[in-house]
Amino acid sequence: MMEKAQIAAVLDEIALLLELNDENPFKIRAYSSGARILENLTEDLDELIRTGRLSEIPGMGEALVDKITTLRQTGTLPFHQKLRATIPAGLFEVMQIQGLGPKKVRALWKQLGVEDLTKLKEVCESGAVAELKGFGEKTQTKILEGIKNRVAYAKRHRWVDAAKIAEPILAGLRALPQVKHAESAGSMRRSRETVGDLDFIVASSEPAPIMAWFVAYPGVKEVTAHGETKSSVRFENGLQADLRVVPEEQFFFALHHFTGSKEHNVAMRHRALARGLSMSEWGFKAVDENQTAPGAKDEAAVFAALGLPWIPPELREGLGEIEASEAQALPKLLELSDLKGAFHNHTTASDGEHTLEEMAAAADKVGWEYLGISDHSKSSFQAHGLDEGRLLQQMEAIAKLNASKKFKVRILTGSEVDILRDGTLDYADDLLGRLDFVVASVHTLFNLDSEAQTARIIRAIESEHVDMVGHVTGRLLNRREPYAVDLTKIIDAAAANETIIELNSNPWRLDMDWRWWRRAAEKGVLCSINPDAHHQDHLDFVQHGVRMARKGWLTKDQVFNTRSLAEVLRWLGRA
DNA sequence: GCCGTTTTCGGCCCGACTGTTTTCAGTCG
Repeated sequence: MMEKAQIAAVLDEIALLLELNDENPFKIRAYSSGARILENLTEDLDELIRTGRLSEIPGMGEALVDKITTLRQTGTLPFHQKLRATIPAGLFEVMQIQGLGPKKVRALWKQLGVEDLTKLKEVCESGAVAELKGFGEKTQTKILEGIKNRVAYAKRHRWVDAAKIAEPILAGLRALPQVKHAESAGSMRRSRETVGDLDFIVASSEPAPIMAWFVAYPGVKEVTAHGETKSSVRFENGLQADLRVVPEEQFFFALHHFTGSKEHNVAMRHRALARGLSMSEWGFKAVDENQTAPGAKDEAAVFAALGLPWIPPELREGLGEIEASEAQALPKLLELSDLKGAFHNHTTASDGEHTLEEMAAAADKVGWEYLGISDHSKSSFQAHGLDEGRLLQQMEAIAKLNASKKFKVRILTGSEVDILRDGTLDYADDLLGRLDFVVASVHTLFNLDSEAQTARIIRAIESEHVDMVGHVTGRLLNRREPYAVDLTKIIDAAAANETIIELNSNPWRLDMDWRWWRRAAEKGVLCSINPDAHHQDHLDFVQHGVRMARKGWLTKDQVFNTRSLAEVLRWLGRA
């Protein structure tokens, strides 16, 4: 028995092995695309296999369904094992080096006996690589650089970290006199939780000075490409940035193209061809040379030419957005201005950096109607969790503060109560019942197996006093994997018990992952965009939660904290 | 390997840049 993510990893590995064997590129693509489909699948895999519906998914043919079924049921695949035996395992790492693809790696392997990074370094240093046909001095030097920096180069960066670098560059580009339009594209524009590299698209008839400005930008550590219309640079932290300058009339095609995703673009091109148009970053070209092809004066026109309403970048992941657009069924996505308050915030009573009053002042500044305070419970002693006495004191302090009318915002009493090992809660029911709201979270025993972890969280969800479940998988981007938990079952339990699932907006967490929200919302589960603030400034984190909710196709109605104070109190049973 | 109101075979998205070449292959997105 193998999990979806592991099966996807095997398919990706098969694709890589096939590449090294110089196989048909389209066969390779079929395996990679199969891996992407699996990763984005939120339905129950066993169910899909049992009912035969797996093969109905476009891109899932007979061979893939067979192999996925075998992997799911036996945990291993003879085809994969056989393929693996033909290729040294060390070549996987060699393939990761910038500038090395299957052809070059194969040449290094067959002609110089390179089977891992150690040997690769050796043959580069000896000068043997430069002697190979198709290689030279520069390639050899670049490979050595690539080996040295491979960890930094391969890393994906949190969206916030990438945005910090991207924003001043974008502002700088827009300030150049030659620049007509400038936008950031790629996964940054699609609001992915992590960003691989930055893509800037600029409209101008005079690219040379823009290119010169870009490659000389402060903080650029290395210029990896410097052409007439395309340049690439790398920053100290390993983040790469690409700049493309195009004529104004092609700008919105280029912007669309480099926003991606790859899967979205493939589907768009497919659709274009069905309408007699070939589509690229340069625009449309009529397949029939006697026909003229439409241009685009904005991005909406690119979609309109294919009979589609504009699709927000966050949705362009090839997960049905084109079909929804065609059916005029795109969601009206949540916006930051829809939020009327927020739950799950900490104060100095536990591990927050600001007092109750300071947090209230910060909420007034944002203009919220309510702010839910939920400090840690007593088991989280590392975070100064509150015992029953201190919690009662805090409730009193909040009542006084609300009565004083010192702040416009209404403070709600709450707790981020620990879910204990067996799924019971860290406070007794009568105390929980006196709070305005309760967030239940796991802070211990991350290594339980999926069954135990899931059962533990579901027991908390079933408690009549728990209003929401906090950071449901515990992941920290680039730092800690999510704990093993069956989100399908969690979502079903949340739906059955009318428990809200939090979208924790701390930029390290962004948990629950955006890929699950459509399913959750379809089942009727409400989302709460929670800042999990430990500092006044952290109330701003909700912007990241909103970005993720948009990626999850959520509308205003599906998000709890878009409701007014009166509605929220009624839902919580406090009015 | 996938797919088909043009096809069950023969297509499958397209272009820039680099480094190695003397006209283009490989890589990347």
